[in-house]
Amino acid sequence: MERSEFLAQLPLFEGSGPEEVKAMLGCLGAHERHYEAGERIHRMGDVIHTVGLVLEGCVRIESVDVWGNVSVMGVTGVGGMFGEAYAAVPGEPLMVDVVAERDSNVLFLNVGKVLTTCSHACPNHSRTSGNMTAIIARRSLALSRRMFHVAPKTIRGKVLAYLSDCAEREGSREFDIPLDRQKLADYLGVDRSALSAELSRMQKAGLIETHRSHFVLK
Amino acid sequence: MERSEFLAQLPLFEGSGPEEVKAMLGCLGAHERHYEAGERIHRMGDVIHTVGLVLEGCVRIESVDVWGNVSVMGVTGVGGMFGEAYAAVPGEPLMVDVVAERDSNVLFLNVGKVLTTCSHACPNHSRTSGNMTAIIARRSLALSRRMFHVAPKTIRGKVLAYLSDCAEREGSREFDIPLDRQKLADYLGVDRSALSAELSRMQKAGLIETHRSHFVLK
DNA sequence: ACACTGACGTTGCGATTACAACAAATTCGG
DNA sequence: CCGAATTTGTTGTAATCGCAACGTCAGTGT
Repeated sequence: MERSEFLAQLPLFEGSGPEEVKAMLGCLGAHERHYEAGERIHRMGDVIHTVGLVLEGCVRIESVDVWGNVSVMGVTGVGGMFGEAYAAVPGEPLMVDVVAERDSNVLFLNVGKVLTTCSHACPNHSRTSGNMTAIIARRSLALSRRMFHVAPKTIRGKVLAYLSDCAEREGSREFDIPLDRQKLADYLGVDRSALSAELSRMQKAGLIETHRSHFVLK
Repeated sequence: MERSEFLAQLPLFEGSGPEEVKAMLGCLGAHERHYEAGERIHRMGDVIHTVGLVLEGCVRIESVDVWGNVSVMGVTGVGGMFGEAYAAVPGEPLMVDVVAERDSNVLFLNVGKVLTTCSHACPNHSRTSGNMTAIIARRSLALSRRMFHVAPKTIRGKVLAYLSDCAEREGSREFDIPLDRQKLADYLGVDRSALSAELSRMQKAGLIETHRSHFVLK
């Protein structure tokens, strides 16, 4: 597929066609780079001014604490973005490392140039700038939502916070969730087997029905 | 103080002088409104297109779950903003209620107009747009940071995650934190007395020294 | 000096959880 | 259809936490 066609279908360029994207790229300070698997893309403490778009491969965002313990905070695949929040806050140093999980190609865009509509009548530059802000805002909302799901002190509380939010979002008491048991346990910050056990108890208590990823609230 | 002088010193208008702010307000769709204490400003499910700036008083962001339990998710005082993330994501319904905690005056700005540089050569409009995005990004980073602090499963783990981040940020193993015990417990999502007890044990174990809000890491 | 108030530390107990080890169910490739 | 690998459910135990109750200490106003 043509490069600009691929880009045009990403959320960042929503509302723009391939031709318009191609015309914008120069304005946005775009440059591409290849990384070998395991290579470090950004280092903790770095100050960055670019957002990364994964064209091929896969990058991992990880955090290393003072004692050297590594914890994976996220993985971004083809079409995904990373670094957007840091790049949008001038002078904010990275709290994480970004590493290529596999051989990868990354397209970097200068966030300052994305957010500042250029003097040339750049087609749809303004819309792209709004998309960038919307993406950052969406991540902020996703984090608030998770804080809310994680806030209760018992596993049952967390599960109910999460499931009732799903139900509300779905508009129905019956729905599927996009997470398997292990992913749900990680999302809620609890032990997997303890989660399974609690779901089982909740089912016996008549609060929910569940099989695998399918849920019904009572 | 002059209205535009007050606004000019807020983060949103950083880099602009009072005169420039005054010139921009029309462009941003600004309108002011008064709320009585207890009056609801935004309702859960609403779709908003404006950000609120608290001119006087104080507003409370609260969440009501399916069973009617209310939990306060934040309070915003004079000079603070609310609703910016929701307003920046077109069509995203509010997951929270916003209520005036005291008699309050709120200035609403149309976020679409803030983010879209207008055709008039509006002085510093572009910078204000960047400030808005930076504010949203900063909140996103603050939430990531908190997720990271809350992730460990023991109180000791949470405390160490928080304190070592403080130390790194401060550039020293000795520092003061801006939270009292109750606030810190709420931030980390644990019981206050359990937090006090754990801090006491950590001190006995020689991991830290602490008195009130002052800490030294070993 | 006195009582009052709010923040903080301490302790004990019951409830909840993490963890490990294992069993059952499901998926997938041959 | 079978067996391996993955996912999910079950159970027991030790560790941790929430919670309530109480004690201590510093600041404040009278």
